Amino acid sequence: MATKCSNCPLRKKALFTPVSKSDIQTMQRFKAGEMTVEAGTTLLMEGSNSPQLFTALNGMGLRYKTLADGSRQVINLIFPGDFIGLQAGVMKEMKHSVEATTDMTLCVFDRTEFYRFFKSNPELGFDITWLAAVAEHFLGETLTTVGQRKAMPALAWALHSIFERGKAIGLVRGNQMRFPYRQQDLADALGLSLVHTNKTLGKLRDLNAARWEDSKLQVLDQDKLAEIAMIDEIILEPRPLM
Amino acid sequence: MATKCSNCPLRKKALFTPVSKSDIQTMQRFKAGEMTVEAGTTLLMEGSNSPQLFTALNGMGLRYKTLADGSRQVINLIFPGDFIGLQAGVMKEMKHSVEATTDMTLCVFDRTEFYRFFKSNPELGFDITWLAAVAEHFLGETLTTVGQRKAMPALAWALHSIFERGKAIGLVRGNQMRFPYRQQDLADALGLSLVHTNKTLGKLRDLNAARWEDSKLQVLDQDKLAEIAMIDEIILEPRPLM
DNA sequence: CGGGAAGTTGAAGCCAGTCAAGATTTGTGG
DNA sequence: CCACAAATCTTGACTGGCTTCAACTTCCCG
Repeated sequence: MATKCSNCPLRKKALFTPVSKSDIQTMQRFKAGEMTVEAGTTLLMEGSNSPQLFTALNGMGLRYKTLADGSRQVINLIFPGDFIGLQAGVMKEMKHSVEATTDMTLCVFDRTEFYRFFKSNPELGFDITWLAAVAEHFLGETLTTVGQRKAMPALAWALHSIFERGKAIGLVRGNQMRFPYRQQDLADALGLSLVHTNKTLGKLRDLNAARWEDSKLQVLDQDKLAEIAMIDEIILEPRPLM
Repeated sequence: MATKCSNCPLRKKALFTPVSKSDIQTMQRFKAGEMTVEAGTTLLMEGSNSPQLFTALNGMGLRYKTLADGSRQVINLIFPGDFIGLQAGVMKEMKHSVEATTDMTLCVFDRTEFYRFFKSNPELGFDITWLAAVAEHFLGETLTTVGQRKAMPALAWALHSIFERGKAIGLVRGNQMRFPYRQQDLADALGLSLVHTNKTLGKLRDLNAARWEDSKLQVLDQDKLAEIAMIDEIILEPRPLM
């Protein structure tokens, strides 16, 4: 049976801003239902016009775009709490695809309700803008990594950010978290080849900075990662959860 | 003397969605003033906490981030009609810098009014979300280019997009538009070295696809550009103008 | 007319891509 | 529960696109 927004387990996490009870009720009304999908399912497809918006409750996925020659750019990884499909809510069609990497459960919202929801709940509308701004910010970070960092710093940056994100939503236990992607996924996210990604991950392992094996990411020395990645400081500011 | 929103010359351009008269009046009230800056001015600085939001009325600029080792990633170019500073409006501080490449004039909005404006004008709030989603979309495109396309297609993609954008806001006359950036700017936007950018631009020139000289971009064969860039189709959907 | 910024061009070297093959894991049907 | 196939991960060797270095040109502004 579907989770009530008021019982949403995500809301307790450090990453998210507190919300009033009445706002939660409003969201609850906007929520059309819950959906469970198997690993490998394509949630949204480039060029399609989905009638639905989602929030990831559980599981992980990824957003990507494909070029004519078959190459794939992973735009970002999707973690619990991520809002999916804003583009479809506002534009004519999706410009990228979204795929479930693991089994996932998602909150489902009705796209046709979106505008009305927005108009009748300006505060929550503001939160959605906030989310969009945060997404834009992260894309800028990623772009900077792909454009300027070499393989080693790029991977260090990626693992560092992922781990930080994992901490913020309570996925980290001790010094490790579940991280069920393929090396190819990370390679496609950073614009690197699979082979080079593999070898560079090996170097990070040899440096005792981080090891990623068997779908588990273990960060042994996060400061070292930050140093390799040329990260000055990361502040994951709290943000709204829809 | 400051332009009235009702006379805003940008609004007539194909790129922007029509807005009701009452909405224009609302925007006019939100508008705190107009600002003119010289080429080279830094409008917003990474880490700062600007009290203002802008819309570019005239002139061009760029958004960028710098890394510890001095390398710079140009996040995107700023053209007339672009809304600047949403991050500051919603987050604690700017995560990138914004610089005027040419002399610019900008509409200025008061950041402290932002939330109130949003709440009392949900329709316009929706438009801002729309803008954020569009920005996110373009960043995804850029990321895909930087991550997956090689130098030749990447530059073809960039020139194609820029020209398309120029057409949409009426900057193109005949087959050319003013394009007053340095090669270094484009290099930093695409994650390429200046030297390689220069040589690749030369190739595009030899192919009679596009030439960029003396701050003027001339597109001789846009289809050829699209082909080199592996672009299937570009649709610049109309979007709101704040 | 001198100096700095931007653009151009050639040459050398390296980071990362590509190719290829084997090891390991995972999944599946008999 | 084994056997085979498919996917993923590893590793080595070769190649090449791009970076870096360096010098020279052109343009502009004081």
